[in-house]
Amino acid sequence: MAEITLTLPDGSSRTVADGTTGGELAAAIGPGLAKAALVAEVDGRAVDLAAPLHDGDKVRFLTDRDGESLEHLRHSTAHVLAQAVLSLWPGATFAGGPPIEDGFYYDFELPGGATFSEDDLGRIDAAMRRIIDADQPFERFELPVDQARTLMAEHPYKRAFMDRAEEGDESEGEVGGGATVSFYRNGDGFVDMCRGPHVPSTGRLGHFALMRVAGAYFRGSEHNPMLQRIYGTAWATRKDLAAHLHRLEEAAKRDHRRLAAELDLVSWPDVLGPGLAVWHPKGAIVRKVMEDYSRARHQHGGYEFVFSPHIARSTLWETSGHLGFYAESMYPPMELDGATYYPKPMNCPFHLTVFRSRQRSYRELPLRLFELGAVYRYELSGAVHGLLRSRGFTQDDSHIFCTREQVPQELASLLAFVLDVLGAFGFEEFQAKLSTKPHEKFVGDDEYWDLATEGLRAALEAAGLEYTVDDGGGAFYGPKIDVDLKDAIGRSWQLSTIQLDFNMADRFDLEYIAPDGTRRRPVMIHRALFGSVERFFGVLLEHFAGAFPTWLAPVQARVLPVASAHAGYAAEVADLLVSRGYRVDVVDADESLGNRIRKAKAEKLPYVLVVGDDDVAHRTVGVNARGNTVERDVALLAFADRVEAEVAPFRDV
RNA sequence: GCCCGGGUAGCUCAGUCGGUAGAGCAAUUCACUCGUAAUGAAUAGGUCAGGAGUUCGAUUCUCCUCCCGGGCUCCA
Repeated sequence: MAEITLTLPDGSSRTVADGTTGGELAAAIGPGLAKAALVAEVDGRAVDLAAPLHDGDKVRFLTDRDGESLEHLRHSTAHVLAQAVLSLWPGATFAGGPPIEDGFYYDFELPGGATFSEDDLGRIDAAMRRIIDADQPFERFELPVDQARTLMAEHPYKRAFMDRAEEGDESEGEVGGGATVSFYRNGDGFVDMCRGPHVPSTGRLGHFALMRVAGAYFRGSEHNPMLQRIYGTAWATRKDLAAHLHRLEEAAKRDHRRLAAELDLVSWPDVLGPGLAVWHPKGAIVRKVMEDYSRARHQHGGYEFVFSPHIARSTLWETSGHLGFYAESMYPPMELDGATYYPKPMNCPFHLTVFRSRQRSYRELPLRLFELGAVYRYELSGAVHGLLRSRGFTQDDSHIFCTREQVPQELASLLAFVLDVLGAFGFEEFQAKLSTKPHEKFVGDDEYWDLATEGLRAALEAAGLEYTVDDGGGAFYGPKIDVDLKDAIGRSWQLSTIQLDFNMADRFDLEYIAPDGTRRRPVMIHRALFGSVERFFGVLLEHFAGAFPTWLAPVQARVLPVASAHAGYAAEVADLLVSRGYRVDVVDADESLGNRIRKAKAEKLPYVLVVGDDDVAHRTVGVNARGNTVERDVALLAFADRVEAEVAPFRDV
């Protein structure tokens, strides 16, 4: 057998037998070059460690801290999970088991429609660790499709993956297209159909934890059978695993539902029903400040305010199309005086009726209507999630009516406006997505779609915003830009959206009189900035972990007299600050100073003002700011100016 | 809606192998009047989510319903 020379990343070269696998090489190199090497890369492409290497291959070993290598480690751990489950549940079959962010999952179907319970995770975990301790090598082999089908005779979901691959769709990742199908075998004959690659052997694994059991529809469609999914997390080292688990604990502390209770902001009384919240005074004042700021910005930005009722006759929803398409998400109707009324799931139709209330001229366009409109949607019970997904919520809803020619300019200024306001709330990192014309089922001509899509794209680029393109992901009535933000545990939530609508103006027969006297159809743009005030508040709460910036904080400063003798001066300090428009309270010396400070810190107040003898004598305050910097003898008026500087930009827009 | 898990004091939780319950914090009262993250004592607070069943007896076992959490689906 010919010998080949491989160039290693440190510049050295190594001579090995032709056909040596990456895994053998990794083992041979040992602890020196790549102590924890888990996967090799040849010519910039990840290769299977079981695949043979050939002369001239430039091999780079990725360390186990590399994301890509972690992916293989997680995928291999998923295999071990499947191996364990199939050995513990004879007759079980399996579907897909990919690596995901932070870990992996695998989908199973148990005999007789049995389900996993969380108690099963312990013995699955134990079985997995036995496989890992045995350090079984992963061996790759390939079979022609017909033999592959025979091998997977007992596993219909695997065969379904093959069907999809044979049709040329490789999106499911389990198996590549082509004449052969690849498999991995390890240990006691466990075989999984898999594209690979894997770590060399199971002994490389072990820093994992099974997290939870969930139902999951095959291929994500509710028309398919529901499989039993097990989620796990897997890392290269014990330390990384511990750090991840610690991050999860920390994230749980930022959960907006937990903070809402701890900070006395919002609650969800059972008597109201799922997905319905009440706002307590401290939550409500934050919301009011948010809404006031939003209104001020909108007024400044050329919007006109409108109001609309919470219910409307069915005729409106028939005209808008909601009853036809979305009736199951609407709250059920009320029959009254021979008419049928529905609670509104959207504000759009009302704004259309405002436009249509009289004849409109091109001189009025763009006409920007704005409303903080409460809507009700009957979300699936399993989807309700605190303030982030509720059944009653308030959209900061805007509908802009303009001419075709005005679309590009209007979109650019809209997006700039959206990003500027998001920035004011401290959001700088978000994910933007441009969704284009659906491949099937859409309304409007191509010229319209191109104009609108390019308008959106130009707006994104003018804003210097990175974005992804969801090809065909637009609504049937027009393309859109969505802006998503992540919550404390990394789940994305859609906040802002800008949508072109080629449909609604037709349905409501909107017209304006053009300069030449003809009647023209205006273009309609839907735009929500917060998305929903409730959701935005929830994401904001998690973003700041409850420590709102001064302009938003429910209590901006608390005055603590050192002893009751200082209560008079404390009240004076508070009165002065309140008279200047700040939210300030006083807590008397019924408890020790230390305890009152501790409580104020737990409430995450921006400022705690301690006043004692010295302060009474010199009209000063002791300032304990968030972060625990303590300054003594600050002149009262100087402190007031400091607050003013923080708050003014959000009041005087 | 579907799969898994949960619901004990305002909050965080313990407990009862079936004999109607406890802690810490919070609340209330009293005392303490204190210079930067827990002063002390006392008091009050629970249909053990709701309903049905089994039982002499159910918070505990069984079933149903409601609600909450994590996923899946959905999100106009």
